Amino acid sequence: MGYSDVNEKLKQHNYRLTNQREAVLEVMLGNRGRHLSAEEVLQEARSKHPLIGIATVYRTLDKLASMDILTKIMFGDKFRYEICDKNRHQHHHIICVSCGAITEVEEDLLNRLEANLEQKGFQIVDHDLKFYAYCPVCMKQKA
Amino acid sequence: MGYSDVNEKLKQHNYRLTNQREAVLEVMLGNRGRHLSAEEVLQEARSKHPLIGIATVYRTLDKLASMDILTKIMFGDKFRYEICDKNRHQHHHIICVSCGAITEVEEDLLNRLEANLEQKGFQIVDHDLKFYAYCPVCMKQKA
DNA sequence: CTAAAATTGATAATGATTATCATTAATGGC
DNA sequence: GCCATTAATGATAATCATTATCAATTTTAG
Repeated sequence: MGYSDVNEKLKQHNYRLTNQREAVLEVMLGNRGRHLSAEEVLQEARSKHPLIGIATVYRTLDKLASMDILTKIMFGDKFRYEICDKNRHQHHHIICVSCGAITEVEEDLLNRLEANLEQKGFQIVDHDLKFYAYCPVCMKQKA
Repeated sequence: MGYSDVNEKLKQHNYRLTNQREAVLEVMLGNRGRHLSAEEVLQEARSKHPLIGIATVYRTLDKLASMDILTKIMFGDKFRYEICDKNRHQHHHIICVSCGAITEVEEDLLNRLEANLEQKGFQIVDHDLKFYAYCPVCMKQKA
């Protein structure tokens, strides 16, 4: 999802691009591949727009997620957001149970399973796969 | 996980089986295959032990989960618990986006993927797979 | 039976998210 | 540009699930 794709989506939804929203969007675009919480977005957005409030951050993140510019995922106890990349394979997450680092898994073996479920009468809308593991770094420290 | 398996586990952890804990356990054993929230457990447990408090329910559920008698899973915005069935395949969940019904998927295609990740240096501890879908019942209503 | 330890329940605290609402900013028609 | 309407914002209160606290009660071991 590049800058131009984002702009197109914003127009499609005739979305008013205020300074606050732009600040949030820049934070997200500048953190491609990372998974940010609303609080983290707030902190960084304040460097561009010092008076932005947490409510606006939540509203903006949710709105961007509803137009498929961001992905909103629950990690443990809070939601985290990242730029949505439809070109890339659907990806899953490995959460290190020791240090909390989040790694992504590109492989997607779920298509076959989903086809199976659709034959049983479900219409799959989305899926969410998380692995809990010791990451390679923490594995070394254990040894 | 039958009654005797549970009792054995309780002994292994020399777990004091108070009336309150027994009430919670009975609720869970009587709802095999369902996914109950702490609040739901409280309501039903009160029919056996009217004065039990919500804090005790949380404590008991977490303790039972820590000794692998229950499974604790985040659904949407709250935790739900169910009797853990190690004999059965690890199973995943389909959450209907329309009516909220939870169906289970027995198939487990994840072993291969996990083996792959372990070769990359991860040590997988657990995983969590959820599908969001329209269930067969809601599909009919849509048509 | 008694002292130490564990359990309980009421309730306060926490923390993320959402709702409220008055104020401010942007838009469209003129 | 100038209003009137509508949308967006920020401060803050409300919500809700979960966790922590702590005094009172119960259980256990000796």
